[in-house]
Amino acid sequence: MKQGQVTLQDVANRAGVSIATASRVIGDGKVKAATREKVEQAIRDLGYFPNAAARTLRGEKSMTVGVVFNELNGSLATELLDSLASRLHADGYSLFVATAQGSEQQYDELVQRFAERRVDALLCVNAMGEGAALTHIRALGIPAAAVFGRRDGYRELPLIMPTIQAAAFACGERLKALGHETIGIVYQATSRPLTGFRYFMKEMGFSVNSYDLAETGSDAVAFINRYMLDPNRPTALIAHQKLAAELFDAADQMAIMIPQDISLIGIRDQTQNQTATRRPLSTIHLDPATLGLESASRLVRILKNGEDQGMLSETHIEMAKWVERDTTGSANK
Amino acid sequence: MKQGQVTLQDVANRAGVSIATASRVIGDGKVKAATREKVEQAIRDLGYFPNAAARTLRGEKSMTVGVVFNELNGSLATELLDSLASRLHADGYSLFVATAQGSEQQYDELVQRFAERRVDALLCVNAMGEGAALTHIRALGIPAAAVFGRRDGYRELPLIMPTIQAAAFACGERLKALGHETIGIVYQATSRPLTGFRYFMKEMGFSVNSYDLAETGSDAVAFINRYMLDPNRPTALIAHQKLAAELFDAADQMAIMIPQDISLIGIRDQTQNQTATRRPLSTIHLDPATLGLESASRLVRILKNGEDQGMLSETHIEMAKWVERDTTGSANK
DNA sequence: CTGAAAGCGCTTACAG
DNA sequence: CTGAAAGCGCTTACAG
Repeated sequence: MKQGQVTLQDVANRAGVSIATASRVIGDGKVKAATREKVEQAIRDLGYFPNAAARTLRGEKSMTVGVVFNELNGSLATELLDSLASRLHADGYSLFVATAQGSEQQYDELVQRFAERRVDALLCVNAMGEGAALTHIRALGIPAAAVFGRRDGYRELPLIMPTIQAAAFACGERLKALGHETIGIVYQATSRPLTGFRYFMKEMGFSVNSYDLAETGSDAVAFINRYMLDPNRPTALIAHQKLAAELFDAADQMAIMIPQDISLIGIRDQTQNQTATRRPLSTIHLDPATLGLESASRLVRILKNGEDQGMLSETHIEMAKWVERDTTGSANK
Repeated sequence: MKQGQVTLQDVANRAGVSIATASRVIGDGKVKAATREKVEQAIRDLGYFPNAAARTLRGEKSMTVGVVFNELNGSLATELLDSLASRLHADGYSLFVATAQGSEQQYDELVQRFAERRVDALLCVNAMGEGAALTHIRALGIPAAAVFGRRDGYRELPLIMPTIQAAAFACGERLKALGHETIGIVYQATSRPLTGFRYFMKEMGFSVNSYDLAETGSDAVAFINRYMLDPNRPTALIAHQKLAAELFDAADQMAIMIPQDISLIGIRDQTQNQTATRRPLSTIHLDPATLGLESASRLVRILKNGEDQGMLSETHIEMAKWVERDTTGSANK
């Protein structure tokens, strides 16, 4: 049936050596130069290439890392994936990628599948579900971590979390220099309420107002209207990218000038080439590539050098940059 | 060393049956109900789960599909990947994903790697490089295809190509109804020159002008300037998303009204949640999800039902929709 | 319906 | 430096 398969046995036969010797040539290789030559010739003649399944079965590493996503589209997941893939490729690993598409049941299933495939390591992005298969992962001693977030049965996984501390600090310093004292955080219940950012800003001595648009059922225009009536309104507003763009447009329509009247800062949380505003937004620029590279590096260190899995413990990785552009200016009090 | 591993042998022992019987329980399963019960109990007790490598080695399918990308970021690749992954997952396949990041050498290497892993099928997105490993793919009888494009050594692969014929036709019909007779295609040498679109438009009886901005070294503003001076200028302009947005802005700055003065159409070729214009662009909306679903379905049919690999021959798959929004209107002659 | 046995392709002690 | 042999975990004819 599998006629196409050239095996190491075939190579050994043609080279007139034992299969053990042939194996050594393609492996670590304590072989006499002349022998090596013969074997390599045979490999070329026959077009031999190894069978990964056989190696894995022998108890070698599968040279495989599994990544389970919750959602792949629109989010920053792609950038994570890209950096993860290239970093791991550089060390000889291949990447299993799966997306649960928001379904907990699928998420669990995919983790199970990766356990069956004996991945050498497992990364669970925004993990959620029962996590029953984690028992298998643990039994196999497979290093595993959650990335971005984890819920339910996956809570026991160490979490690799992005932090924006440094960027928030840089942003705060700049706002201070511009005379801002009060900051408004605008969000919709669906998006994350930027608790990290709020915390850092408070630490820096700003007074911080929070506005949940979903709660009051208002859109950007309604919000800006109401906001402008408040004599004690913050002089700077911060929101996720998309909402920030809407706020910009709303202000524009009402002839409110940015940054003269309001300073506006976006948080880049979606893959997008350019912001949807006419003037480029000052931005806290989330860059998951850092996260991917760093996570991958840790995995590789554990996998290759047998370093302690403690490397994968609860971590925060800085992954944002403060990018000042055209929408921040002196506080208008 | 591999203490964590519970094998089928362990299960068989505990259930008091032979390993063959245990195998039948987790497989096709001609087993007496009582026996099955015992084995299943043992599986639960021991927390057994199968080892994919062993199955693959036995000559089973690896239940694995490889996808090699040239670039993952910013392009529509993610959407392709997402639909591919979910469709294949539904049929029990796992997905190997790799990105060559524009390097031909890496591309070749990745294909080789997937051959070693005995993927059941291979998809090469924008394939390029020597393609030496294709010999192995062929020797193994692995169905393979290029997607979007292929170059160099990969030219022999069947190509699954997106087409925008239906969308272009719908767009053309609408433009005709609005009284347009001449259309301008604007592009920069770096982007693809929209030859397909041009062809369809000519077929429909439009006269078509092409403008290569890179060639004349002009930006959007310069182009609009020059274009407005032409008495025989096209009444409608079409360009890739990003350039279309620039044209919109340029017109806006010069107080040229869209769509009153010019009709403008974008081609959505980048993942983006919203177009970067103040009024939503009428758009030829490229949707790679269709392509992913369709490609995956074909693969599955070949893989599961043993259908002829001819299914994977040179194909065009419609993957665009005409979405009329605010930037197309009556021809201003 | 069940079991004993062969074998998938490889690597690695163990001898020589 | 090289070879014979065991064994990784599984499935599938082949007998019973």
